[in-house]
Amino acid sequence: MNTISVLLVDDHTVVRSGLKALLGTQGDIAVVGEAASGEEALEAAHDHKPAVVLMDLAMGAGMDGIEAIKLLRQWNPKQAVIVFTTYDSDADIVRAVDAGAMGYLLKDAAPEEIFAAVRGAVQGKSVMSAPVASRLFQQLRNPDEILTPREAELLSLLTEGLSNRDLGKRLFISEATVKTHLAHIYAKLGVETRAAAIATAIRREGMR
Amino acid sequence: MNTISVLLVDDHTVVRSGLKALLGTQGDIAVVGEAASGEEALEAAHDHKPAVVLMDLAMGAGMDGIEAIKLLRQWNPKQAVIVFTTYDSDADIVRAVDAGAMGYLLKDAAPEEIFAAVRGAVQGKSVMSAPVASRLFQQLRNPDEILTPREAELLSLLTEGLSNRDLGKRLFISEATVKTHLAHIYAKLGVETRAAAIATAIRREGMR
DNA sequence: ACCGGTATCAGCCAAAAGGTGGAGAGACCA
DNA sequence: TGGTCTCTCCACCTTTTGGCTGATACCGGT
Repeated sequence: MNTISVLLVDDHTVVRSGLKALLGTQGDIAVVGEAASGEEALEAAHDHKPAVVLMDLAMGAGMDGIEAIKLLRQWNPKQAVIVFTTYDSDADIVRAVDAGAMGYLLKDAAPEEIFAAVRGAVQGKSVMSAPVASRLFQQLRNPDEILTPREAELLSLLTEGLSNRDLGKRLFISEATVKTHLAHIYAKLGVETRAAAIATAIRREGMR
Repeated sequence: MNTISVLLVDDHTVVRSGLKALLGTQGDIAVVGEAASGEEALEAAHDHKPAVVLMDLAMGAGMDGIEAIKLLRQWNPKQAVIVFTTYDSDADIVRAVDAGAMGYLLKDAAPEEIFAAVRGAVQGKSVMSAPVASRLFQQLRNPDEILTPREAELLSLLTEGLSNRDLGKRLFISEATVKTHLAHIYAKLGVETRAAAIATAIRREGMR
């Protein structure tokens, strides 16, 4: 059996070290590189040609994980990428899958889960943590609750505490349009006020 | 030189594994136990009598880290505890220090920082990551910005998206009083709208 | 006994937000 | 071509929020 080469991308030294230790116990998996940022990840992928990239989404400054995934797959469309992150926000999951992620693991995943995901990824199988999968299914079941791109954009700005007027200025639309979008967002999120919408957005959609 | 015994408490297997690997490279530090929850931590501390406990604050279900620190120090007032967490929310920092934490590290800390914190802790020195320290200083410099207990209570409910009327009902006070408290909260947080207050509360104060 | 901080309440007014209903333009797909 | 989705905009009205000023009451420390 061929050994599977893996590149670790995470800005936390501790996490990289932990993954390396865990993956090192498996004879068929070898960590061939580490990166602490999206930029480093691209470079390392180019140098080491890993079979699988294990990537965190939130990485301090600079390029975020999603962007890195897109660029990785642009440069090598067959590159297998597994997201390995702390959060299971709806928005992140969708964006990661869109960007071409093969799997989506949470950091509290059991080691066996991680091994399985890595092995599956090289065979084109996608593996995701249970909470992640259930969120995806929930979205498929309730397509009415999916925000349109424009609505998502507005919601994101909303979480910064802007007024309707400011939202309009920022998006180059009238206040009337802002109110229309907001009404739709409230309905989809199942809330009645902007306050609740912000709370829901930050907590559930992971818009921080 | 005596070796320093350390107990790791974190619900993420990967993080425990990473800490173990990093600490293992230091001759004077030995990991004597691991725990994935507050409950396990108390048991393990009782069994192994570690010199230092490295503890995450957010631990899925059950007892949280703060509670665990309090109990640990109740049972052994000299127990050195270092918080090792992802976030640097003001509220968490204050609560952890109150509970008796000797240090406060963020998960993106460099390995050397972690080693120094462990060694310092056994000598009664407290070590904290730079962002954490700066937040503490900021609070000391601006005591005017500290919320009163009542205000904090109200802010916490605010993040659930309640209206002024509902806040009044929930706290058994008039709407007028709610408005007074809110005005004070806005001033202290440096915001002008409830939307911004909620965003600030959830992001900065860690009220999730 | 006085003072500062906290918590409670009131009234007034302007601004912001929310609810309702309607409508036109462009994209995309069957 | 017709239907659906999305984005845009408008008017009218009610409710909510925020800014301001001022007031009473309790507690704790000096």
